Amino acid sequence: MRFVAFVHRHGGRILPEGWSRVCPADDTGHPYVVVDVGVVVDVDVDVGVGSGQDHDHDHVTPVPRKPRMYPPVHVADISRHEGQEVTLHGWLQGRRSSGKLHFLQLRDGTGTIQCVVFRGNVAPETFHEADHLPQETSLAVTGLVKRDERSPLGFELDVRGLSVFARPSREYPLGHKEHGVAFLMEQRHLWLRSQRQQVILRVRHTVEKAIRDFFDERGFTLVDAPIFTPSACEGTSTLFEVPYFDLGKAYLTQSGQLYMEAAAMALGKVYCFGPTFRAEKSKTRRHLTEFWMVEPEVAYMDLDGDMALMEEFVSHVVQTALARHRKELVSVLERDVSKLENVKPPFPRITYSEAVEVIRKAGHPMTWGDDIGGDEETVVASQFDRPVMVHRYPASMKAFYFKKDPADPRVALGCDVLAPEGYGEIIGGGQREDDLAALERGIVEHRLPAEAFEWYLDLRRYGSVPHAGFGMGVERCVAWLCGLHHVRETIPFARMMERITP
RNA sequence: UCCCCAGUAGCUCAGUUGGCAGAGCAGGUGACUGUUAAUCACCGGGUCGCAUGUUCGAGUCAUGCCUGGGGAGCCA
Repeated sequence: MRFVAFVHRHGGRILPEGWSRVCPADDTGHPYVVVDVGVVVDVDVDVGVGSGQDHDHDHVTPVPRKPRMYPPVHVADISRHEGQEVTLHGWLQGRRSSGKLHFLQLRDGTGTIQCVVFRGNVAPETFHEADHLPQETSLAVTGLVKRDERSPLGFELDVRGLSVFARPSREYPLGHKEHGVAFLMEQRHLWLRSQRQQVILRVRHTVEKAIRDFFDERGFTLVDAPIFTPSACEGTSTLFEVPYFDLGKAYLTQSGQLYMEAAAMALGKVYCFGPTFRAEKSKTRRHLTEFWMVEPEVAYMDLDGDMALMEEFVSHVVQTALARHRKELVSVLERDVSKLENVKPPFPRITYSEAVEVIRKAGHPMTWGDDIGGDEETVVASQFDRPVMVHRYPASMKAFYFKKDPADPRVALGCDVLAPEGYGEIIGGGQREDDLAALERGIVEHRLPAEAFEWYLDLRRYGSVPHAGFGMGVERCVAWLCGLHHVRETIPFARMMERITP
C-alpha cells in the first residue's frame, strides 16, 4: 500500500494514499503539507519539512517514527492511560450536543467511550464537524484520558482533535429506538455492532474455546468429520441434497458421530467440532438449519462414563463462561446468573420411566413410549436447580446405533441433558451398539440401506469395543447461558427455513 | 406439513361504523457548558405488501397470493 505523510507544525501522521481529503487541517486550522512517502511496510522516516503556509514557524517538523495503522490505544485499556493524550480509532455510535459541548460515543470493538468536545479545545471547524457527523462515521479521535465519575466506563476522552476515515454514504438504518426482529435479522450485518450482539458473540467465542480446552486437556484428539456425506443415514427428509459430480447426490452432514466412532477406534478419545445441517422444516426458537455441534467419542467407555463426561463437560463450559462474562451477562443481557452458579456436578439423573411419572404427576397425560415434548421437557427440568440427565429411553425412539440395555432390552443406553429454564435438550448421546449381529438387525429394523453402512460395520468386525459419546449444540448452550429467547442471536449469521440472507 | 398472528413514512406503531394519511424516533436547520434513548423550536418525508372484488367512496369489508413472525411435529 502506498502511504502519504501529513505534516504540520505540531507533527504529522502517515495514512494510506487517498485519505488526504479526511485530513484537511490540523487542530488549530493550519493546513497539512502532503508528502508522498511511497510504498512502505514499516515506516521509519525523518522528513524535514516546514509548512509552506506557516511563516511564523520555520523549524523542522518531525514526522513520527514507526507509525502504525492500528490505533495505539483501545477503549478496553483506557484506564492504563489516565492523564495521557491518546488516539482512538472507532465508529460514532451516538452523538449529543449541549451548546459549547458535544458528546460523541465512540465504539472501537473493545468498548465504548464518551468523547467530550469542548469548543475552547479544538479548531472551530472541528467543533462544527463534531456536531454534524452521522451515526457510524469511522474516525480517529485524539484527546486526554480523564477519570470521570459520571461515566459508566469511569473515563472520558477530552478531545483535542479528530479526523474522519469515512462518512456513511447513506443514513445508518439502525437507530437507537427499538426495532422488530424481522428488520434486525435483515440488517444482521449491522446489528452485530450493537453492544448486545457483541456480548453474545463473545460468550459464543468463550464457549467454543472452553469446549476445545476441555477436551484437549483430557487427551482427546480433534478429528474433523466430513461435511459431504454419501448417503442418507436416518432418512432423507432431514438432509440437504447437493449434486456431486458423476457420483450422483451427496448430502450435508447431520452428524459426525459415525466417523468419530471410526476415529475413536484409532485414537481412543476423539471429538469433532463443526457445522451441522438439518433440512427439517422446523420453525421454532430452538432450531436452525445450520448449527455447530461438538461430538466427543471414547473407546472403552460405557453409559455411566459417558454421563460423567457430560456433566463434567457442561459444568466446565458454563463455569468458564460465567467467570469470564459475569459482568456483561448481568449488565447487558440482564441474565439471572444465580441460576448458572448451580451448574456443577453431580447433575440429577432420572430414567425415562421416572420422567414419565414426573410428567404424569404434573398433570400431563402421557404413556410409556411417548416422546417427551417441549412442554414435558420443561416440566421435568423445572424440578431441579441444574441440568437434568434423562437416560434409558425406549429403544424404538432412538437411532439404530444405540446399544440396548442388557437389563431391559426395551430401553436404549442413551442419555439426554435437559437445560433448566425451558431451554430443553442441549446434549444427546449414549453408548453405541458394539455387537455386529445386533447392529445388523438394527439397520434392517430401521430400513436403512445396508451397503452404505458396510464400513461402519467393519468397526465391529475388527476388534469391537464398548464405546460411547454425545453431541452438544453450541447455539442452544449459548442461548441458555445468555438467557436468550431464540437461538438465532447466538450465531453470527443464522440460517433458518425462511432466511438465508445476509 | 399443520395451526395462529402481522404487513401503513428509513424504524416502531396508531388509524373510530367505510368518509381529506397520523404520532414518536431517525434525518435536515437552529438554540443550549454535562448530555447518557438529552431537551426545545422549525422543516422535509407515503405504490397503506400485491391482485381482484363489493361500494358513490376501501388503510378499513371479502377472496386469493406474497413476505415475515410465533407455535406444533422432529431434533442439538
